[in-house]
Amino acid sequence: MAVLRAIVEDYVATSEPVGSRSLAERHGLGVSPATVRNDMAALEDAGYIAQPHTSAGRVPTDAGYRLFVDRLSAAKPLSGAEKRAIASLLEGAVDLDDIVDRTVRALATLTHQVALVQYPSLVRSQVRHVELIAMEPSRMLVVVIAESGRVTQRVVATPTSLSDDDVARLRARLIALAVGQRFGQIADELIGLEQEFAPEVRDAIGDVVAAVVEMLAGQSEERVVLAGASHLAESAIDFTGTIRPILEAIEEQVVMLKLLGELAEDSGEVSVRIGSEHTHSGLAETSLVAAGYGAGREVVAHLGVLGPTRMDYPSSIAAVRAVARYLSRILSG
Amino acid sequence: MAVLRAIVEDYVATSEPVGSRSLAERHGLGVSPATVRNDMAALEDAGYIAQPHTSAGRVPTDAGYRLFVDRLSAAKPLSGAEKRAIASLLEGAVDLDDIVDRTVRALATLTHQVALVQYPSLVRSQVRHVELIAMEPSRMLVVVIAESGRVTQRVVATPTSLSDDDVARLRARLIALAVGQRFGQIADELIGLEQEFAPEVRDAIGDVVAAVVEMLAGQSEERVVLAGASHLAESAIDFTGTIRPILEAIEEQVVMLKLLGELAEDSGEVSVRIGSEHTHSGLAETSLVAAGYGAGREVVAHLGVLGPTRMDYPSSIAAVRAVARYLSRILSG
DNA sequence: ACTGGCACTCTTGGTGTTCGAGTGCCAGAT
DNA sequence: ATCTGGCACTCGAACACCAAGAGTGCCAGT
Repeated sequence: MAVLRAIVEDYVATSEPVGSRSLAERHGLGVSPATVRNDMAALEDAGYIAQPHTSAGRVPTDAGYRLFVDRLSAAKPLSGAEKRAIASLLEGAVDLDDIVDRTVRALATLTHQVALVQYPSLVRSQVRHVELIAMEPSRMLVVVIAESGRVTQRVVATPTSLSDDDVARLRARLIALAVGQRFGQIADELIGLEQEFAPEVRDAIGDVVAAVVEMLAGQSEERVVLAGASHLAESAIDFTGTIRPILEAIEEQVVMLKLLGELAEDSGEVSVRIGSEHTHSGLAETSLVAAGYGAGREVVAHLGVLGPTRMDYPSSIAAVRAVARYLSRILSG
Repeated sequence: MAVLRAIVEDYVATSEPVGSRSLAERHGLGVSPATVRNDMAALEDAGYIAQPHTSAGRVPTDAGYRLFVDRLSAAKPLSGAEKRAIASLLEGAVDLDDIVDRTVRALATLTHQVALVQYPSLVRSQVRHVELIAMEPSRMLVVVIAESGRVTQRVVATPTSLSDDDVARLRARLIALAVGQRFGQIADELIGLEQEFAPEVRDAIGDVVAAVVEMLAGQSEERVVLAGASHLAESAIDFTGTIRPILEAIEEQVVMLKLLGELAEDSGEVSVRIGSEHTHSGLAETSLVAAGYGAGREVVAHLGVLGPTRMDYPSSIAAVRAVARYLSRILSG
């Protein structure tokens, strides 16, 4: 439907209901307003567009955006300037935190929307190293380093003290059993490990092992960082009420994690969730454009942008795809 | 000035310019509106209040709020329910991240404003432990644990490999020199440490030591977490334009760190920065109520709330003070 | 030093009224 | 069959206008 596409494009550009006359003029479709009106009536019957009130122009509905996005054959490619912008914004990152931070900022400035980047999930990652540090005889610092470079640590208080010897032995066993394994599988590997130790330290050993498993279980440590929340203020006109529920939603880690978690797992490809398709009611007037990224071929986490349903989908999709690929390449190399 | 106080209280409650009649009635000061008008004229000449337009009520100026806050003798004590709320919100935190997270949320829900909590600053903190982990012969994970429980880590790639022996010796020396010291003083202690080692590994040792110093210099790792940004949407009426500049400001770590850093060092006491007193122009219509907190007697970092200049200062001050004390107690114990 | 009164000033809110963009529909042209 | 031009109709946005009310400053009187 050329008309639907024209309506969406016009509405995105002007943010005002688009009428038949201006539409026929602005887009060079060589037909008269009356013809456009007929098409519009059909589109309205089908539920793809709606008018805010009688005798006003038409506005795309969520269904209309959905059709528009699905029919979108070729995503607008990024301009050279944009590619260079991505490259220069991500250049020179020193560690994982820095990479994620730069990525989310790049995405926000590129799209002028709220950008989200999920930290590489631990579940699918591999362990590079495990370290135990006895800070005091009964206080142990446990450090786990993922293949992706992410480091997590926790202090464990043990019921009984552990000798240096015990600690060294436990460290060696943990390294032997865990390094190279997937985070998700390690719980099984470590079962019964405390049985290898003397009965009087088993409780303490068990606690430490449990801490490792818990850290690896990892869900509790999943994180989303975001940037560009201020762009919401700019888009405030697109929302009926206040932007409050949206600010509330993006501030809640769990909500954002759920949002990204619900996405399809198709690596590399961009998926879009529009307005009422969201499960969270506060986001009913927003759309999410997101993609998976990962080191190597596998999707490790997601990133995306959140904006008003009246957003520039082709550009957003292109930007998200480009950034996701760029990030994947950085993590692989 | 009883009249100024009454004006501020009324304006905070209603968010509308307050006139002489309603003021004389609502607050039981037994004088007539005409008398109040005289006082108001004096206050206006002195610059403490202003009228948005002729024949409208008066609104406090920044100077007016300032005087109000300074003359505020007794901060309103928290209700028992609020104290219990703080306690229950902070109960059961497992590590430093969790404590900070809970604190900032508690402050936000308590005050209905944007809450800020700075991570305990490393500069003033003491070192509890330093650990080196050779992940590969020429890749070293450096971990520093502060007295406050905060852990920072970094991976250092060294130009030459280090033997296990070198690593062990370096670890021992670092622990000997650094543990118990102030972060700010450690750079001096570690000068020339690499000279104790064989010439062929001096470069590598120097790199590791430099990394430790850099981590301790710490500015780069200072962090502020915030919560309750959505409350800004609620206060939107209090801002002349959009809330955009404010959202932008609070999203920038450096701006927030500067903001908290500029505060007076008086431990335990609450300081207030009002509207135009801010150096950052985006915050010209906001006020910050902040206090230091720390383990023991010393101020380690700051926390506070940011809201419209038209905020309930007595309540905010009380809440900030209470939370700062509570947090200090947790960190000390 | 406080009070009551009075004239004056503005904002606010309600009511028409007009203007224009936009619609639906129908008869005619292609 | 499909598109087009024309026409009557609708309804929100913009504007002017008016009345009400809240608030002020000032002055004379207690």
